[in-house]
Amino acid sequence: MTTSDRSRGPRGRGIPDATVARLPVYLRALSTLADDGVTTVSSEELATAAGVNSAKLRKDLSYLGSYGTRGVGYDVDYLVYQISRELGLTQDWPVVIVGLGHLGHALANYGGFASRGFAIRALVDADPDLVGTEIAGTTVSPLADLEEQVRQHAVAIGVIATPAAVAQDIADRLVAAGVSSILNFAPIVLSVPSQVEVRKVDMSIELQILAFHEQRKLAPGGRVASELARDLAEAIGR
Amino acid sequence: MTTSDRSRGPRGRGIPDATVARLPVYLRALSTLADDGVTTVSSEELATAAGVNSAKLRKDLSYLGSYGTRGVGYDVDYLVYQISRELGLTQDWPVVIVGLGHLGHALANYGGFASRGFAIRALVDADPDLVGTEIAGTTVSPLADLEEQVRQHAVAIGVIATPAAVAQDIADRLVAAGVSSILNFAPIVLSVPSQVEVRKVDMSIELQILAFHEQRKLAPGGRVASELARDLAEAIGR
DNA sequence: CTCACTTTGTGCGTACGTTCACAAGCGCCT
DNA sequence: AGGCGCTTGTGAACGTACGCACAAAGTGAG
Ligand SMILES: NC(=O)c1ccc[n+]([C@@H]2O[C@H](COP(=O)([O-])OP(=O)(O)OC[C@H]3O[C@@H](n4cnc5c(N)ncnc54)[C@H](O)[C@@H]3O)[C@@H](O)[C@H]2O)c1
Ligand SMILES: NC(=O)c1ccc[n+]([C@@H]2O[C@H](COP(=O)([O-])OP(=O)(O)OC[C@H]3O[C@@H](n4cnc5c(N)ncnc54)[C@H](O)[C@@H]3O)[C@@H](O)[C@H]2O)c1
Repeated sequence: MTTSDRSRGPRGRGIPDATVARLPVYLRALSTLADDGVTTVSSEELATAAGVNSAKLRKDLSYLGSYGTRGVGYDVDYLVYQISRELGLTQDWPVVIVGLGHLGHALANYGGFASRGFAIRALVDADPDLVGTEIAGTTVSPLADLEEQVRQHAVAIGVIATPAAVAQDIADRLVAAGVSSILNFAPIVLSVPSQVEVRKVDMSIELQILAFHEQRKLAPGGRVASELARDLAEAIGR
Repeated sequence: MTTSDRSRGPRGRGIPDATVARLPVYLRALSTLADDGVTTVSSEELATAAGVNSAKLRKDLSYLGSYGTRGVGYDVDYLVYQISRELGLTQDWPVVIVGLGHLGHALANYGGFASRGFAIRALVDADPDLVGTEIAGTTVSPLADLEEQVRQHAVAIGVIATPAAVAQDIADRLVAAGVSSILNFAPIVLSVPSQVEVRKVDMSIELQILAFHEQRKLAPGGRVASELARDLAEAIGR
């Protein structure tokens, strides 16, 4: 009650993390609609396109402001603009990719980033055979130039696609050079200063989560084999 | 006592999703420790390695059973086994990758899957130039053979790395052929029957989330420009 | 055996996220 | 102009998740 929160100001403090994570999904759905020539959309329609519940969608959007029209819906272009602004996509963010192996190559060649507010400005790799080659129009710089590249292009977001063994070292150097957000593809927990934001993409983890659910399905009775085994182990152990 | 569990059995109904998502992280940290020759680990140490709070770690592990020793900690090998079993990683899961462009190639060549309970058994692509070529020891099959490949290798998990435009179609075919878990890299919301589990990996979304936080940092006062603009818009609009 | 020390497993308060359900607001039709 | 139908925005109930703090349970020393 000290600050403000009593009446209705969900806007008082920041937007919930869960909402922020969904805004890009809404943005994509809206872009698709806009491409199809749709000018107005209801929360119900947009929610379906985004794969969420319509109440959740409306609450999420309400954190940004009151941008809909009751009885009508949301103006597609206007909403695209508002969400883009909230996410900081009205400007282009310079990005550096470190590590241009299989994954780094795929990322560098991917057109979906440039079209969504990101500009890959620098590529860095330790492999002498890669340094100097050009990938999707950008020349690969040597590892020694990492700091210089970051500063020169005012890079705020770094992508790590190196082997796990060197990922922490790369993260340290990126942070020291001024990068304050990192997208990490290496299967390792990075430790960085608290003001640096790290997000990880870990495909093995995703597969393992799928395996868990897959295994569950194998036991129609509700009690899966592993549970029985566990109970047995407990019965013996105690 | 056969079916009972009213007293204290957090095991009664399933493991929370948030916990399942962290188990692979613990597993990786434990594997690293095991490789280093560590035989016993405390919740505090393991939590640090996994980047979580130790109480959370203990609660997560408690859902699996009571596998620690008070005053000592957890036996590394035993815990690796228990978590693996819970995740269904004591068996190998056959996987099919559909779409072998930049990303599909990276995935097919990645050794980190095989070492974690997954076996890439089939590769499928529509491009005639790719069909018949070998990637990491597996021959690429034509799109027409998708169903046959899925059935032949008893594939339960499918990976979609095709362009977004065809992803839904591929998903439908995978499901029809018997796949019940899908890992989707295409930037689109897939619609599948409820018993099919879908997880998505979307790098653009991750970058956009980073951009959001990055933008916030630009306003040291706590109130960012977008908030001021929003308030202004509201003041005028109302 | 007892005591001091360590570490697990978990009850409980709190915070966060989701969903329902409906009043408020808007446009259109008469 | 007034009423009707539609859709938003949100209060409130519910459910899930987090993390503190501590009793329970183990180890090892004397
Ligand atoms: N390929 C995948 O599908 C996949 C899937 C999941 C996770 N990953 C992870 O992503 C990372 C990259 O995977 P990959 O398949 O591209 O590996 P890769 O071996 O093909 O590429 C690694 C690249 O990093 C470069 N590199 C090595 N040390 C470096 C350093 N100190 N500084 C800069 N660059 C350095 C290498 O020269 C190489 O080009 C790994 O951590 C891997 O575990 C990859
Ligand atoms: N490359 C990246 O870093 C990256 C990043 C984020 C998202 N993605 C997404 O991942 C997907 C693949 O990306 P990419 O860069 O590998 O694209 P890509 O164009 O290099 O590869 C697409 C592959 O799919 C194949 N294909 C096309 N239609 C098919 C069909 N009907 N059935 C089977 N195969 C078919 C093509 O022959 C090609 O080999 C895309 O949806 C992309 O948006 C890629």
